Amino acid sequence: MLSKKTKYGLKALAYLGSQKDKTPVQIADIAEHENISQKFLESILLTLRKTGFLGSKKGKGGGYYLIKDPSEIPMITVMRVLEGPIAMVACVSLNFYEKCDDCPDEASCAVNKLMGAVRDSTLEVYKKNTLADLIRKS
Amino acid sequence: MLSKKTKYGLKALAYLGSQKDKTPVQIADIAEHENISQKFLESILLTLRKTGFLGSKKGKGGGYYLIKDPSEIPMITVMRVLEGPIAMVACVSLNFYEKCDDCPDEASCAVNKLMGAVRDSTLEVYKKNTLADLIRKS
DNA sequence: GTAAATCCTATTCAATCTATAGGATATAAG
DNA sequence: CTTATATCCTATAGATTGAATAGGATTTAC
Repeated sequence: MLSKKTKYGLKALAYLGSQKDKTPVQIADIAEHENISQKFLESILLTLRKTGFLGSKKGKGGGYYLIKDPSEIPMITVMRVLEGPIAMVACVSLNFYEKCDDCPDEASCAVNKLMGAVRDSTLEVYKKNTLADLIRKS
Repeated sequence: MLSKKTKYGLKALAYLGSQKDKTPVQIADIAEHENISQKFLESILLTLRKTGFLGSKKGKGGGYYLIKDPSEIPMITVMRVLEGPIAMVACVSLNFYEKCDDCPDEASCAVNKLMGAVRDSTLEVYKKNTLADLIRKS
């Protein structure tokens, strides 16, 4: 299941990317437009800023804005920050690898093989889609 | 994340599919061989039997066995029974569809579009792989 | 009839996700 | 300089779900 954190984060990014200009948009504005709890969204935008996707401005007229052009934001980078591992099991994760403590040999593990294939196909989708593609399509 | 239920279920199916003949294999045997809690595995095998993947025999010399040939068990059918929806959000699920209560219009939703693409690519992997493929590859 | 195995439901335990609280900090504007 | 506005930040409460266990009922082989 996709976490609400990721879901809301994606919606916020898409909303920011669809703005005419790059003037800051307030949390309250995004929250209202996308039907998200403002406080929850606040923490999500915070991580998106800390990870280099968003810039922010404090005080009156402040808010958040995209740092890069949407076409230069591959979804794979966003997903890894918001959702974490792409793989469904840690033993096939590229960035969050962990050995299964119950599995003696990955090479002969049916789960490992199947989930490796799923990871690859999912990875491909996230790599070829940018934020611009999501905005364009919607 | 893949649930342990699914993980264990897949391992059990692969183990059963790799048996020489179709004589029943006991829960305790599978649990020991795959390092799974026996009681937990018990409930998993139960659902696999109720959903038509396994047959069982009670009493001495009893146990579980595959009903079909592994090559006739597409992973998509197994995954839907064990893990549930393939899609990461209900609003793009083919078999477990549910409308998002926060989203006014699916057609213009960035999350919907992206997750639809992920669902399609994942679906393809599950459809083209059978249990026999997993056993063969491992 | 006894031992061996599956069958079945309920319940507890733990982890994680979701959301909120409450104040600290910075900035624009008069 | 003061005030209103908005982000910044950490901690924590609340809700949901997943994992595992408990304990007995039922069926079958010998």
